[in-house]
Amino acid sequence: MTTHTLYNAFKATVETALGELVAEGALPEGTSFANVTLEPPRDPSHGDLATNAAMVLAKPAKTNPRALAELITAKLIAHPQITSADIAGPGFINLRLDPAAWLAELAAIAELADDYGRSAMGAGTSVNVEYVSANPTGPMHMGHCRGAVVGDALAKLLEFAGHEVIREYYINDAGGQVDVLARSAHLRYREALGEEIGEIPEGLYPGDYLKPVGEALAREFGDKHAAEDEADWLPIFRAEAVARMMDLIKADLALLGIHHDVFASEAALHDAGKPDEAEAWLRAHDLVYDGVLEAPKGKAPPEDWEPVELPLFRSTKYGDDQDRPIKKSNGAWTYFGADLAYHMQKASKADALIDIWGADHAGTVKRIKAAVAALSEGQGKPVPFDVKLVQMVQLMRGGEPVKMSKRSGNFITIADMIEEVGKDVVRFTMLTRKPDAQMEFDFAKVVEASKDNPVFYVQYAHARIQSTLRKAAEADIAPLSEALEQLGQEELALIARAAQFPREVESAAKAREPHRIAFYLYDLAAELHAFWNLGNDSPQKRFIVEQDTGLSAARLFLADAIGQVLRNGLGVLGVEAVESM
RNA sequence: GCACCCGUAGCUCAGCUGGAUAGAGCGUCGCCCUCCGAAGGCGAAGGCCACAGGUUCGAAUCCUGUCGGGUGCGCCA
Repeated sequence: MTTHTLYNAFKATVETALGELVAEGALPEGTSFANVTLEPPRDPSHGDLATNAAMVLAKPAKTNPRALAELITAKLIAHPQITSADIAGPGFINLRLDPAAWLAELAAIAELADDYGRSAMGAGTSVNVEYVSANPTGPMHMGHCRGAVVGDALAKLLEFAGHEVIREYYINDAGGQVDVLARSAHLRYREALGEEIGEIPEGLYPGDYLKPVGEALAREFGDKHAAEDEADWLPIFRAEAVARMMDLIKADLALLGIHHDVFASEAALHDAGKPDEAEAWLRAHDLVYDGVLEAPKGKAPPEDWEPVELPLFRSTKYGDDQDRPIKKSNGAWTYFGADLAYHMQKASKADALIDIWGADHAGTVKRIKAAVAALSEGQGKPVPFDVKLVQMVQLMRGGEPVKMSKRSGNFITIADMIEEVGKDVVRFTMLTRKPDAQMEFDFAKVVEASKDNPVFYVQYAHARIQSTLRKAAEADIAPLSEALEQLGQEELALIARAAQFPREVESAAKAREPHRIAFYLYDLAAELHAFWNLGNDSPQKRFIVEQDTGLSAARLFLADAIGQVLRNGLGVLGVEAVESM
């Protein structure tokens, strides 16, 4: 499959013209066209497409931009679908296209349907996207939500752009917090057996979600483990509790429409001896050594600081502030030590890695990037690795912050939120801000049915189209591509916006920024609403025009195509396109 | 003390990885239906893109510094 985009087609035309200039000696042999762009100009009065070719290449051509532009336009104007090529400003070349080019794009949307916008850009490369990876100690809460949605939309986007995508979840089932979980579950287990447990002690998880776990364990084991020593029941309760927490989390994720391909267990990684392998390799390459860390320099320097010799990874060699321990003084692996081995594994199975993390982990980005760089480069297969940080979400209700109590274990869960506002609203809203900026999520605003609410605005555009198509079907008018040349300037503007979709997909995928698709859809919806409103003043501009089934059929064909693009875009975001509001 | 992120209209935010006169929603002001397409649309006002330098044909975007806001900073996870 080749990537279809009108922009790529005309970009190729420009490059062909430039190639001819190279052959003729106007440009030096081997000139790179990498910085040449072809874009819709910001101001539509400048034309349909604009290229910076003359400005970028003037220097290698040893001439001035406008003179080079003359040469390029002379070539471009020969193209049958380019009606004018004007030189403007510092050397931009503005192109106007024959309406037939836009109408052909419209037909392409109809023909490609669900595949319109799909790209071959990523063909042949696999990307591992690790997201959510919430600790298996309770249900998902708001802190996880944004990363989950952004990661999932990114996975969908990369797939749409042609990559093979592996969706991965790293289960932190080996650390101390899992012991806490197991003890908390054991307490609830005794409670379920009829024991009076009183208040949950400090240091254990107080949440009610552990009650059903205790009950289930009571049914499974009877009182077998009630009076045992902790050492005997702890391993059993760890495994049982983690498994049940993962069921909870998977159920929450399913509510968001999220399904991972791989659930990687940290405990399994240890059992397989992967951290030892990584350490051996790193020591052999002098990237791990035994050393002593300096005392931390925080505002409140710890009093119990004691210098200890630990195995340290040379992350300073890759720009980190400090070398980082991979093992604790008691010989156990640090989180980082295991994580390093984990990323090494992932890197061996994909061409690129992306992690989605909460911004509170920003401080550990350098060390893990250092580790991946060291391991993958050292082993002869450098793997591009991105860590995308997702900022906190402040929950609001009618302008007031929503209060949450950690002590009682009562917090807003993802399940609560979805029940209140719906999956689509949650997903879309989380994508209407670039991820590295903090955002507010106001329960009152996101369900508002007005243009102040982008979710509604985009859904409404699609619903309008669908209702029009239903109405046309009742009147026995079908969308047809036969008389598209009747479409005028306003319709062509709408098509031009729709035609940007494949471009938008490619640039968003390249930048790993799914939110761009959300903003694009908003723009497309605005264009649709504007066109729709022309019909208020003059019935001749409506999609269905009385007494003119030919024009109606053509306009309906357009409407259908716009609806298709909205659906495809919403699909990338994992948001449903509704039929009516 | 150090590191990372951020600073764009009164408010909430975009800005296509360096392009032309910096955009949208809300709010303000003025218009468009006596519901057959107003859950919408059109227009106006509103900006030293925090500040100062630098890089080049060209900077909100890249580099350096300053100021201001947020986050994080032990062998935790």
